Amino acid sequence: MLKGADDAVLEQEDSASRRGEMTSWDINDIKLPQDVRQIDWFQEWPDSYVKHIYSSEDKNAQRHHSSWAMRNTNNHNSRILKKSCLGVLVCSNDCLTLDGRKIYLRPAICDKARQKQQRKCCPNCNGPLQLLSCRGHGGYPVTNFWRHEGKFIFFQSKGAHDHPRPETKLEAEARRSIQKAQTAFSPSSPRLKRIREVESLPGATPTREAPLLLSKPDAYPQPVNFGGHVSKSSREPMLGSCSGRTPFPRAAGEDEGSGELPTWSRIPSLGRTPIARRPCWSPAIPPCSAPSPRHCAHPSSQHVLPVMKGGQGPFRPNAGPSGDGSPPASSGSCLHPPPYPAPQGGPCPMASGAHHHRQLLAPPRGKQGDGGEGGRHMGLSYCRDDMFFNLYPLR
DNA sequence: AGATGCGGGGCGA
DNA sequence: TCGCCCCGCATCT
Repeated sequence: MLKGADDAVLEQEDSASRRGEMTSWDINDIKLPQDVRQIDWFQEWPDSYVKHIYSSEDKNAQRHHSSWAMRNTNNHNSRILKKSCLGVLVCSNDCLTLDGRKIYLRPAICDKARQKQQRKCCPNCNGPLQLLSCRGHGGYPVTNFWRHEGKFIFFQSKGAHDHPRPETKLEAEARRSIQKAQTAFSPSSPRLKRIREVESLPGATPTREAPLLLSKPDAYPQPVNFGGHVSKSSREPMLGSCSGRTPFPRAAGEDEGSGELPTWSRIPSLGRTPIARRPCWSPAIPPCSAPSPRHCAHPSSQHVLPVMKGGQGPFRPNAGPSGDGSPPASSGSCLHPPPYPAPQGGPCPMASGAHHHRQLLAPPRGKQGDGGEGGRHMGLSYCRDDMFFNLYPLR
């Protein structure tokens, strides 16, 4: 009969009404839609004024995850969790790695950890790091709201990020673990001293530097000019006492007075600038021990990202620059081969921003990854061990 | 150690 | 009053 066609029409209308249903609510509404029939896949990079309804089973939604560095903000409403964006940590030298990447580090969420982090130096050029504050919501940081209602988790984002994307949480964690490994082999480390002694012997070769986990600005769609220069005027005060060496002269201050500023640095200064209220950290900062810029990461051998689940990860490919994606038609049970050659020495995908759009679920910690999200995965430790031995080959 | 969540409280519009 | 922020604390990984 015509039932099929009718159904199709009805389905379309239904879908349209669902769309309306999906966007007609506000996170502050007393009552949120309860007859939601279509839930969204978790969005890793929510941007602009978007709303999503996730399943309460969604682990990432449960944890209020975001690949933006979002910190908890007290809105004095225990029913609605509010988070605001911390921006991105950039190199004040605007340096580029050998493979043309910019430094977009993920600000630590913890205040103290962030202070510590800002006292450190650019892992690429040893220059000072600067926090690019997010001011994408009327001069204030972009805010994300989470609200659990019954079987759903409602998400709403307010504001459009006016800065590049930082590393993902996983990349930042991986980088930290690498830095820890480096610390273990720091100049003061007895083991490294011994290695150095051996290296100082005729014929010895220097050890390799640890990899950098950097974002590649053009690896995924960025807001206009996000891959461009960083406006000093939009930055936090420079922190730390880094050498500020600029192994890449082009990047060292060329942006001053040159041409167009990136859109995210052209935010008109408001009467009230949140940045001004933030503290200035002590200038008395110990010299850093960042690696030499001459040993930048190599894209094919040293960018390492912990492997997450295969094609079943809850982070779906983003459809556009805003990070919005459409719910897929199926759960995608197949494992997609990586779109890049496997890195040397192991199955770990690289941490390059080039693969942000394929970001998958974090490795299960504790109970995470059980149940509906179950699937094969390789533990972070596997990758870390693997890369550790790649970085520090035992001789 | 760091991420995360909660709550108290200050400040400015 | 509202929105934003800082801070301390507790819990978890």
